[in-house]
Amino acid sequence: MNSKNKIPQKFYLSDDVINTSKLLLGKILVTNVNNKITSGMITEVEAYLGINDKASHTYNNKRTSRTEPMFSKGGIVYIYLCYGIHHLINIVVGKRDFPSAILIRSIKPVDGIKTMMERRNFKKLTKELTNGPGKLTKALGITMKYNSISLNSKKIWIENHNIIINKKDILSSSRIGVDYAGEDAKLPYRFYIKNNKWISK
DNA sequence: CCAGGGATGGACT
DNA sequence: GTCCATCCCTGGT
Repeated sequence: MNSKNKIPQKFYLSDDVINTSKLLLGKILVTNVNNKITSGMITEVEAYLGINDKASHTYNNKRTSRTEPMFSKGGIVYIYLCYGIHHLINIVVGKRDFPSAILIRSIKPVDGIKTMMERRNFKKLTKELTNGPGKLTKALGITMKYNSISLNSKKIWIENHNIIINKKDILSSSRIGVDYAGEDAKLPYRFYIKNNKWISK
């Protein structure tokens, strides 16, 4: 929990979204909600690429008030509501008007586990606490109020704890729940840590 | 104003 | 493993 480990803003400016996605594995996503610190190691992500990716909200350069955060310069978060219930968090990356983002799909709890369990009404710590995009946001206390917030803020940020994920321990697959995207649904843009138990389904 | 949709979760066998 | 309820927000009118 040392803010000196906070990832520098330039990390989020690369246009190589696939590479940035892989680099996020093993990093620590932290929130401070009403002075309660909770965090988890990122174990699973999905890349959503710009305007040519049919699975992306910004496909065909769709620019609305909802998708606007994705068009901003990298280094902020894009939160949206899914199925009317679940808040999903994306890390916006790339230059301004390069609308790409990385969905955080799973984390391994690190700090504030008790708080996370309270938010989820869990009595026993199991992987179900944070092994899904809607689950981890609830555990971390993330709501729509976090939309568009900078990762350089006091409310949410990402730390580097020098956990090295070897290239051979990064697996990929097609993305989850994007069947509507036709051919693009098959793209191998989901990345996760091999043999880690904190992975969705 | 309102119809439609959805980057899922959880309950159940 | 399978099934299906979910319900607020979005965006076009």
